[in-house]
This record gives sequence, C-alpha cells and structure tokens, in this order.
Amino acid sequence: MSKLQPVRGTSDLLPVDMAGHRFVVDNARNASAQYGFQEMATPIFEFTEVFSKPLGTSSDVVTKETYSFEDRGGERITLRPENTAGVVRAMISGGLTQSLPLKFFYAGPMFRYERPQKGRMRQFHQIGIEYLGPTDALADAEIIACGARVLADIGVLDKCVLHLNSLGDTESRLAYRAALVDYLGGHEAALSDDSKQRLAVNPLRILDSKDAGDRAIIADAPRLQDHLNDQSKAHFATLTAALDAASIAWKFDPLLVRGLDYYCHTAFEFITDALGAQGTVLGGGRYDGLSEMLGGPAIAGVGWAGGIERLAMLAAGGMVAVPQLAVVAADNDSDQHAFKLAEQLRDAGFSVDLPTAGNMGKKMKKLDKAGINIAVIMGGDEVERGVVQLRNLSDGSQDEVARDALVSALSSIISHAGNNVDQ
RNA sequence: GCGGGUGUAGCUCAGUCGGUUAGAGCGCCAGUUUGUGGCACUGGAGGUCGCCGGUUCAAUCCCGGUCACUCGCCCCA
Repeated sequence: MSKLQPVRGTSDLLPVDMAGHRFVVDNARNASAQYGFQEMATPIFEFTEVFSKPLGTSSDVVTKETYSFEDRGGERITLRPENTAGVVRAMISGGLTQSLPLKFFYAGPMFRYERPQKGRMRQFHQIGIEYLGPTDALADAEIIACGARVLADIGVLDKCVLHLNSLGDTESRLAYRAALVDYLGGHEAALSDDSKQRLAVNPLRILDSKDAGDRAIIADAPRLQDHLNDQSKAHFATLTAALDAASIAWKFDPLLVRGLDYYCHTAFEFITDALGAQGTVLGGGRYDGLSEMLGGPAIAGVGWAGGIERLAMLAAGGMVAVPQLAVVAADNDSDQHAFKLAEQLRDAGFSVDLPTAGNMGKKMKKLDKAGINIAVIMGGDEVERGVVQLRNLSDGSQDEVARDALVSALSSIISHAGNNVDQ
C-alpha cells in the first residue's frame, strides 16, 4: 500500500467508524447521567509520576506499555494509558475533595505501546465512570448496574457475562498473597516461565494464567475467598445481594484479579467470547488506595472503563446521519435561487443538502446514493411561477408546490423526530 | 516483547510450476437520457503485485530483511 499510513496501532475514525463510536459514547453518557455521573475530561498527558506512583513498577502498563517522553522544558510526560489516575489527580488538584461524593463520566483516547491485535490498539478510546468518596458496597453495585445498563442500551449485554470477584481489603489481600507465595514457592520449578516472573513481581496474576501446567498447580492453591476477613466478606455479600435484587446476572470468578496494588474488594469484568482474545469489554473495581498513593487524602473510589472500539464492534448500531432533503437546481441560472431556498429551509429547521456538481441527472444520482429521499427541484420556470417540484425519491411521486406552502408541505412528510438516518 | 499466518485495482479475491500487454466481481467515471435518481446496456479510468535487497538471462512468483495487518502468548478496554 501507500507509504502514507497511520502510525502502527492507530487508525482513523472515518464517518462510518465514527457513527459506531458515537453510538457507544452517546448511550454511555446518557445511561451514566441517569445515575448522576457528570461528564468531565482530563488532559491526555500527565506528569509521568501520576501513572508511575500508583501503578507501581510491577505493572506491565508502566514498565513496557506507556508512551513517555521528555518535553522541551525537561518535564517527564506520559500519554495516559488509562484515565482513573488522571481523574483522581484532577480531584486532588481541583480541591474537589471538599464536596464528596463525586460522580464522573469521561470518554476519550488512551495510549498503550502494545502489539496491536483485533480490539487492541495503541491509541484506543474508553468510556468510564468514577465514583469517588463512598466506601459502601452499594456504590460498587451502582457502578456495575450502570455498566450493565450501558451494555444493555447498546444491545450487547446478552453477549457478555459479568465476572465478579473480591480481592478483599488490604489486610486480607496481603494475608492471601503471603499464603499464595508460600504455596507457589514450593512448585516454582514447575511453573511456566511467565509465571516464574510473576511469582516475584505480581503473584496474584498467576491465578489467571492460561498455561495448562500453571492451571494444574493453581487448582490446589489456597483460595482468596478463604482469606477474606469478616469485613471483606460483608462487603462482597452486600454487593452480590444488591446485584441479585436488581436481577443483574453475575458469575463468581475466583481467578479474576487485578495486578495493581491500589485495587481492593470488588473486581469485575464484562467478558464476551465474540471478540477473540480481547474478550473484556468493560471492567473495573474498587481502588480505595489510589488517592493516597498520589499524595492526596485517603479517599475511596470505584469505577470502570469500557473499550469503545470493542463495544462498537459488538454493537450492530451506529447510524450515519444524512440530510433529510436536498434542493436541486434544474439549470445553472437557478443556482442562486436554489442556494437561497436551501438556506431558508435550514432556517426553518430542516437538514438540507445542496448538490452543486454536474447536470441535474448527476445531482439526482448523488442524492439517491446519499440516501436522501426528498428532492426540492426548481428551474427557471418554477422560479418565475413561484413554485417548486417536490419529488419523493422513495416512491417516485412528484407534486408541484407553491413556495409559500413548501415548509408546511415538507413538515407533513418529514418526521420531526430528528434527523433522518440511514446506514 | 515472543511465536504463527497474510500482503495483487477503492473493496472482496483469482492468477503466474520464474518468461512479452496481471484478471474478475463490486465500486468509481462517462454515455444511451443537454429539467429528473434507482433498473438495463455500452464504454472508460484505476495496479512500480506492501517496501528494500539477494539469487537468476529474467522475480509479482524463489530467498533474506523490513513495514503493515491478522491469530495466539503477555497484558488489558
């Protein structure tokens, strides 16, 4: 192909792609607004510490996946690989900790230096919500319910399974981690190479290894749920009771873990099998330790992020809006009249296209291909007589209408529900 | 970062056991129709066969590298 190609792992959002993208974002924005989440945005780059401090050196996201560079002023900058840290940073920076709780919705690009695959890009886009302040498990339930509603609204909930686990609070998790390392240490030689690395760096990750040998060892490993203290158990029980009450189906997944240190209690992912290896379509959890790790006050938080590209691939929807009608000049001398009429119709609230190239046959052909169903045709004769030809391209009918009566005539045949859409 | 597959027209793909002008369908443009689209017919444009190098009298085809896409690992959205 041409040498003029986008950078690896990036892609253009042409109108047809943008339609699916907007379909996801618009629905997510509306659904989260039903729960009181308000839209905000943070910069797409931050000082590197915003990500390196909370994510830690053990995380793949930081060690090998970030786009980091030094700017002209010598500052170390990182393109955001996710948005939770940025949102929490914004909360601290903006002094918003005085008005808890906070409910935020965001949508925007994220950047990870990964090997691209289907559903995995170096620049990709996420929607997400963050609920800052509450420690109660009902907050966890509410954000999961919100996530389920987003998926339902775009028509993909029935293609996903909600996997749910509890990591417990810090005390529980540290106790479990010690037990797990103790057990796995006895089997180290039999572990896969990847898992040998993880044993030192991030042992919980071994739990969801896909290696067959690892899985055999894991089968007899100590279980996370056996190490939850009473408070952690209560948190999880409250959450699951709330989900059950709302008829939100979930599946307990004891192997679902999050690598990052600030995660605690709830971890969940909506997973589909329709997208190959990139099955997680929306995932998140509780991150009570994050604010403190960033140097702010101890403020709890729960949230999730969803991959817009992955969601758009699952969703059939996505409509490209096209104008409702077009004004066609039948001859060159009528161009100015057609232009003026198009403006008048736009003043009246219609979406109007005005084809300008070629003879009348070409213009009509363009309308047809664009999916425009109504043509207002005017030539010298019509201008003189103060009328237009109103042609319906769907059924081929055509009527002469007085210009004074055009707006009301159009109003009766074009629904005012909104833009005409066609895909 | 690791392993496998693929790369021929805008799109989906044939094809050349290495040999003169590389094909099809769809799409695009034009005409049949100089005030009327869809259908049909006719014609046309469009490819350095991803890129660089090697072997060869000769490479789109074989070999190496590279880039991109793709499948899996890793990790996650």
